[in-house]
Amino acid sequence: MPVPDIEPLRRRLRQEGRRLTRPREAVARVMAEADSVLTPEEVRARARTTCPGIGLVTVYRTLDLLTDLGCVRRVHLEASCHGYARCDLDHGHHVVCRRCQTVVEIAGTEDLAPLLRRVARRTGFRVEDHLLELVGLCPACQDDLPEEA
Amino acid sequence: MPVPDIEPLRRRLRQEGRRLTRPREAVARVMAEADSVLTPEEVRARARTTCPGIGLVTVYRTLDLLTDLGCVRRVHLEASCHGYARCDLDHGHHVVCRRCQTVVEIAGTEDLAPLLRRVARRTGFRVEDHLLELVGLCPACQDDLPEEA
DNA sequence: GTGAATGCAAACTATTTGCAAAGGT
DNA sequence: ACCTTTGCAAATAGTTTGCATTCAC
Repeated sequence: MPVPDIEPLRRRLRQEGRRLTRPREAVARVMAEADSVLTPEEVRARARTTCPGIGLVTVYRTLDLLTDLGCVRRVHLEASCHGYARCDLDHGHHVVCRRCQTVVEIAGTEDLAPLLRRVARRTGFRVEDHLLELVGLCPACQDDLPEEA
Repeated sequence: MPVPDIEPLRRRLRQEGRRLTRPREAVARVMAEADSVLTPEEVRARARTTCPGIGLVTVYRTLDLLTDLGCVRRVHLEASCHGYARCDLDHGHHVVCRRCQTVVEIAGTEDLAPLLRRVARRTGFRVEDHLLELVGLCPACQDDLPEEA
């Protein structure tokens, strides 16, 4: 659990005349320390240890803000699309544990480039963006379930 | 726009003691003929030409049913996760036009296999499933917007 | 005729908006 | 002091559930 350095965030906000407030710092820390996918409600629960009165609306707004700044990304899964995860890489994707929600980011753009080109050629589409999420079992959860499908 | 053959659907339902009703047939036709991603509300609007009184709840239930049967899939995009598209292939993915929602299905599992293996090796995850959606501009929309980003 | 499926209304969950009050700079 | 941001309440959007009625078989 790395101790997040919030100074870069403060600077980026200041550049745009925006502010680093207590609630924002709380959410930023929660996300920076999160090693799993969190829903807005879960983010709020964790943020309350640092900023007791934080409201859910502020969590939503701050997650949007952090998403714009590129340090957080919404995780889309078949089961639910309500999770957010930290993202450190530029074009990274996520592998999510279906059991404990642990998330690991993986670099990925180069791997997909040939596929994207092939699709563009075959369909005539100009492929501009993609969404890739991987789901499975993290090492710890594999050990916990020696049997099971 | 292919004329869908609903007999296979009727047979599959009958095998399980289930029924091919007017609303189900209407939704199945709409989806089979759809060349774009449709929200449940849009599906209902189209289905009403065949089945005027169809309710939104039935559309939801039927989309779930068709998803189970593997002929429809939910499409997840950054912008919205509320769309459904026909799917003909077994492990196909979708390319969606960000402007007109036109959707084309692409075969894809083999392309991803090496990437999935690499992720499994690097992260220790047992990778069980994945979600891949491509977004871009379809040929028609490229022509309509000779300029624009 | 029987039981599966429908459609409405209502419940529920997730998210957004309006606005007065609070707080960073 | 100024102006952004907050938090509440209420509005909105998407989806699910309960239940009497309808309809495919």
